[in-house]
Amino acid sequence: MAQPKKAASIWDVARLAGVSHQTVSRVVNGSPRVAAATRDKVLEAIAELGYRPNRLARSLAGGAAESVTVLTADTSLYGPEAALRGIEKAARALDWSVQISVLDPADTHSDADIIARLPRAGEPTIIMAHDEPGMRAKQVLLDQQPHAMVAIGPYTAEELAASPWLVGMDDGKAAAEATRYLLDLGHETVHHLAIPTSTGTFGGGKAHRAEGWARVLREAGRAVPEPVPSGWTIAEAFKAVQPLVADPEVTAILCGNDHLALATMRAAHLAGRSIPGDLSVVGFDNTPFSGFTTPALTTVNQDFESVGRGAFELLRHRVDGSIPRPVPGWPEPELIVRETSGPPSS
Amino acid sequence: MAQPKKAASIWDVARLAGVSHQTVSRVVNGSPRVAAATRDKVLEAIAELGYRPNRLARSLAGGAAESVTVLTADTSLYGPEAALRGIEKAARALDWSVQISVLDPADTHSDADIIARLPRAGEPTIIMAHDEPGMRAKQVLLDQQPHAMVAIGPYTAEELAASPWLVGMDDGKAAAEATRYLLDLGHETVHHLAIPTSTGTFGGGKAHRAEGWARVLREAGRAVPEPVPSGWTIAEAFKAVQPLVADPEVTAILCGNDHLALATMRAAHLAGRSIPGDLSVVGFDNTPFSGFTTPALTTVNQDFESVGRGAFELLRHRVDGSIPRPVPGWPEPELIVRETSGPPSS
DNA sequence: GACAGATAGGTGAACGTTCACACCGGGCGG
DNA sequence: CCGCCCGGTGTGAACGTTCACCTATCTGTC
Repeated sequence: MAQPKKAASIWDVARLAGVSHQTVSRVVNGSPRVAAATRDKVLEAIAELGYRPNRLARSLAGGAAESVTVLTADTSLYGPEAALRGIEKAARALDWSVQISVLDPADTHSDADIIARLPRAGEPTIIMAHDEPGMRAKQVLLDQQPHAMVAIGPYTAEELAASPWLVGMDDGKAAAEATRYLLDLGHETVHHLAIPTSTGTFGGGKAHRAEGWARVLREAGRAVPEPVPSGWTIAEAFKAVQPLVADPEVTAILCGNDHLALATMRAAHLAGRSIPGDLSVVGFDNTPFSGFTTPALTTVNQDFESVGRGAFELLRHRVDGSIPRPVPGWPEPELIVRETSGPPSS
Repeated sequence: MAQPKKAASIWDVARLAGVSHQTVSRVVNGSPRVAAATRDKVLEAIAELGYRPNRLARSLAGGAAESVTVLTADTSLYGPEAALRGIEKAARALDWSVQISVLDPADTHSDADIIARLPRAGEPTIIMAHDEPGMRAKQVLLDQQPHAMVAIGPYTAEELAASPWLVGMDDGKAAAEATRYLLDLGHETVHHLAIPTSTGTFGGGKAHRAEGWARVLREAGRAVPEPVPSGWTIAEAFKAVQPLVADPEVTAILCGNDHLALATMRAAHLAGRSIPGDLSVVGFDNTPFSGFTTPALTTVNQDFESVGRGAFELLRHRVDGSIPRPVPGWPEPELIVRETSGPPSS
């Protein structure tokens, strides 16, 4: 087995270049206070030894952090996955490193447990606060190191403005728009197949999908049917939605995300109900596959990647006060009408 | 803004417990050579101060690594994502931390660039080597620190046995099985919509999907049509597959993954060809949605999560010689016949 | 021609751990 | 009763950086 020859340190470079370790450090960090000739000598030594700064030592010594830890409960969901991608890209561009830590939804993490995930106290952290474990982690971090954390979740513009450590989109508003669209199409009411909520009970935050849906129905004076709770998986959704698709009175279903919508389409098909003839189905998120189902899914587009990027920028601002607070600038959620929605048949 | 009160260190605990810092270290690391009474005192001090070991310092000091870095090019693909989940779970169980670094497929990373991703020299690393950037990273790491890296990719049993740093499944074999199944159904030949290959040219490794497909056709003495290259996205696949679905001679298409298969189904539908009546479509990976499309997709199940777990175990073995080499024990790829495949019509 | 001020560079400590080794006391074999 | 070994503990250095502070040397000014 090849012997792992020890990596060159700042001292090795210093010796070879005939300068002090501190000068090497200055060169590496691009300090202006070093003579051109010296800089060249050092750079040459760096190249020769193949020196690479050690991130661990750098952050131990109290240098700039240049690392983020992302706490999330489920990387297989499209939203968190896309947000993570956004964070990664933004971080990469600045040469920050990204660490992820997956919270087990089954496990009940103690506060200490959550803190132990972080590589060090004060580690800049982004939390995907869309479900219970995420909310829990958010609370813990908020207590421990509010200055070095940012949470992503569904929040109204007011909530976002009030809490300087929040980033997200108003899912409730988007759901409202989708519901209104279905009512305008002539549906008597709209049913809802709901994703699990962050609080464990339906009707948590104002910006939740179920909340926006219910609000529009109430405002329009329509019946507000009991939302049908589903788990995150397609299989769970398929099971949960059975009674809904079997009921001929149900003519429109707003689904908590595109996976649930796919399950609904499948269940409807098996129940012999045609889409959009007998039943309109609307999804959420505009997951990549949604434009290619048959029929193609009407859904709400969400730019999670931009939200992730925004979260990263906000975190930088919070960790390092000298960076101006970024203005959230991602596109609003937008309804994309495709083939699964239409006027009721009768 | 709340003042980040400095975290307790091993020295603070030592002072409070009235012992040396080394004794605290021993207690924290569960060394047997410490008296019960002392241990209790230390534990108490730890609890009182809310002390948490600093991972960075630990690894800097040359302690056990307890961290893995995963290099991947695309977290949105099902395979890498599932493997990452497997790695995360396995790592979490042992209290290791996981760091991910996304290689930009567009960017041509220099060797130094790739090395710079690692938090320190010798960092244990797992590489998703299913595409070009991954292969490149694999080569670099193999040169730099073969003892602390493992690569995941499609390899035959022989290749896996020959290279002790490889983990993966024989995609070629699985593709062969799927192709044979379609031939047995009575199709004259089988076409192939191919994922990008790791080498940039089709027909790279023996274990590649396209390779297994072609082998079976040759062995059966059938025509081997030119494989149709597609990108990773559904949209690209949709475009690439147009000529194939438009051709009435084409009765069976093996797709490089389930997303490509979905695009194929959509294109076929729009071209007025019924599935499986006019055209059989088989996917790859058994992505969660595949059982819920209409018609439900016939595909090849792959247990990527187990492969990820296996990669982690192998990495531990390689980094720490005292850990026995794990025996790869994940299920073989398995064809799951659903509704998109059947005998040719005429 | 002495002096402030900038410019280039060096020195030592600190960050929070682990590692290698030295030390101390007591039980046990000779 | 001496010496040896071993369990239990302390000491100091090392890991690879950055930070705070100090010291030369050069420039230009009055």
